[in-house]
Amino acid sequence: MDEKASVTIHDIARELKISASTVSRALNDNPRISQATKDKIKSLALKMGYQPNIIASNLRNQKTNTIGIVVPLINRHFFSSFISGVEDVAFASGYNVIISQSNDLLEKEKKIVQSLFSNRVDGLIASLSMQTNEFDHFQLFTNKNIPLVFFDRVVPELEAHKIVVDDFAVGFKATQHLIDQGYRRIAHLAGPTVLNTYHDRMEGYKEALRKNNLTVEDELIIFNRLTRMDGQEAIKQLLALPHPPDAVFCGNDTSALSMMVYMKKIGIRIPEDFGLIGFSNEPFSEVVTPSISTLQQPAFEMGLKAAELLIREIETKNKTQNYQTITMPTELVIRESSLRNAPRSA
Amino acid sequence: MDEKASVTIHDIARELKISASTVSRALNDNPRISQATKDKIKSLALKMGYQPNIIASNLRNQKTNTIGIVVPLINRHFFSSFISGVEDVAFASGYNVIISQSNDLLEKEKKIVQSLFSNRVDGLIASLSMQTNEFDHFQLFTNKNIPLVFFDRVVPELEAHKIVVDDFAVGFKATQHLIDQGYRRIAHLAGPTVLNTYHDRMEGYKEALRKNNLTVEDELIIFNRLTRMDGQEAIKQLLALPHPPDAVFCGNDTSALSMMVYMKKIGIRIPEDFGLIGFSNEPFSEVVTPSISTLQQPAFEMGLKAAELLIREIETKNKTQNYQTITMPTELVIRESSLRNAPRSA
DNA sequence: CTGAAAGCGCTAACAT
DNA sequence: ATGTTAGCGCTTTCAG
Repeated sequence: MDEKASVTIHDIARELKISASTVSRALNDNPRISQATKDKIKSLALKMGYQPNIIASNLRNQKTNTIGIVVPLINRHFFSSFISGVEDVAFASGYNVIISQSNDLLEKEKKIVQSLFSNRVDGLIASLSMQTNEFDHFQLFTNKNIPLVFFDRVVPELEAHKIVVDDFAVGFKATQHLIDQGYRRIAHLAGPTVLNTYHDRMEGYKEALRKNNLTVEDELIIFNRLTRMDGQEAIKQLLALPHPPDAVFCGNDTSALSMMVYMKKIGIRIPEDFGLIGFSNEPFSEVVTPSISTLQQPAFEMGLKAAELLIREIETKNKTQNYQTITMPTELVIRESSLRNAPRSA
Repeated sequence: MDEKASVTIHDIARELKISASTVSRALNDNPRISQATKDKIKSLALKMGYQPNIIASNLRNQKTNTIGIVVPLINRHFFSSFISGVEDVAFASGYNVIISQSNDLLEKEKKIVQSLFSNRVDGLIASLSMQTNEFDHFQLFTNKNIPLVFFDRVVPELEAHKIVVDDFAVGFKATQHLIDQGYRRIAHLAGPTVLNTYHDRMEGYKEALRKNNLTVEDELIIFNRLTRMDGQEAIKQLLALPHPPDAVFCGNDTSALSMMVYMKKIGIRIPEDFGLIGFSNEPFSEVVTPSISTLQQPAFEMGLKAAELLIREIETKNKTQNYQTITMPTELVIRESSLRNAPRSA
């Protein structure tokens, strides 16, 4: 039942009474090897069940053909779609992908980045954890000029490529929509504003209020981590206000959902009494009742772009030094939870 | 702006005028090195920004401290929870995890397994794609006695460890529940029955009917891939029958949801006119209206178990040769979509 | 077109 | 307690 060590190019070489370098070249389709010997070698390799040892190859080549991804949670539709986009491009270009999740924990993010570096990934694609407020761990990559692309949750001070959406415009658009629907006292549930995404969405929200001569009130802006629990706490807090809001723009769909569940329970009608809009178009937002209006980001396409950009960087190392920021379009998905009037002209 | 090659143990050794092996030993806390030199070496390593080259270490040690996971889709709550379970155990035991998704495609699954093998993972945890009807690609692992654990979607003919739930019992339980609720003509939407999960669920369904003196009718059992689209097609087909069913037990929540959406649209009331039960407790099933009854599998715990089993195998290589099958408990989650009567005594 | 030899960075006998 | 040496499996000059 036991087995001997793996078959290596040396085993093949010995069998064929040729040198290991010839075997290596043949298997890599080096043009300097005659078709005849290539055929001979390849068929023997097959017969002997040869499997290249990528580790050895990687060590020798100083290249792993692997790209690392760090996301907060693979469990979110936005992130898993993004990952699928990355994988498509990566596999088509001959790269493997190592996926890791930080669980929104800074310490875990650090360990992961460390580990991906030690494993010598050729490039890294990352979206920051909610806790991330320092960035030294990424210097491992920047110091050694290993390509690095951030997406979604990025910070301005990072000198790297970035794939984002225009969160300011999105925040504005969402808020304007609520205003158009006749809501007048609009609250906002924001995530940690160290992260540009949450910061910009909030600023867009404020700007929309101002443009419409509505006042921005601190008590209507709540900051937390946007979990289900956080959403419920936030809506309780808002409704307990002397002068409660009549709508909320939530930083994600999860918190919007939990607000909705709570309000249904206590008899607040959506959208008649209260307007609600989420963010990121999680699959559930379409199927709950009432369905939740939200903002759709092109997650898959962002993944494609991120991978393309990263791989181009990897393969033209040290050519460019100017960091690109690619802003992708978003779409306002209007559903029942915010639709009190007939839809306005687009 | 440019940088030189990485600092290696040789650089440290040269600086300190000692040998590379001493450096290596010190960094690995080998007891044969004096504390004084250890301190000296470690602090210099830190100062020089030394980062171990795991690739070289892996090559030398013939061990990567990495375990591979293949799942159909990381995007499903069941799988992502499972993965989190694996990660918890793996990280605690000093292993990295490489996650890959087959997208339910046999060809992609083969490539992934191949690639994980070439990357010399120390062990593999896998759940089969819906298309998987041959298993030769896993022989790479079995032939070389590399530990292998299957979970959820497994097949009997594979000689390997398995983490499963008792799908037969679960199918029975779900069907019995519908019968208890007074439904009498119960259909079943099944996935590919090459996979034990779907096969066993279906057999459990049949057995429950028989035990209750209900006849098993072929026209009430539909096979497909359980996508949203598949669910809709299936319910149309069932409702078009001369003698349509009054309830369905669906192989997953996704198809149950799409059935529900369709039936709501055409005015069939759930659960009054029609009973529905899904499988796997996706988060949305709780929040849709009516909420969907379903079966809950202990995904996270299954991940823990799988990782524990795999790592034990890795670390006691060739000790055991008898394959374990661990069956985990499931829970019937009764919600609105199947609850026509008052709940029976548990 | 093919071979010999060196080396990627690390570890582990086997020295001393 | 530390050094010497060899080698993990592969690729790639350099030679012919």
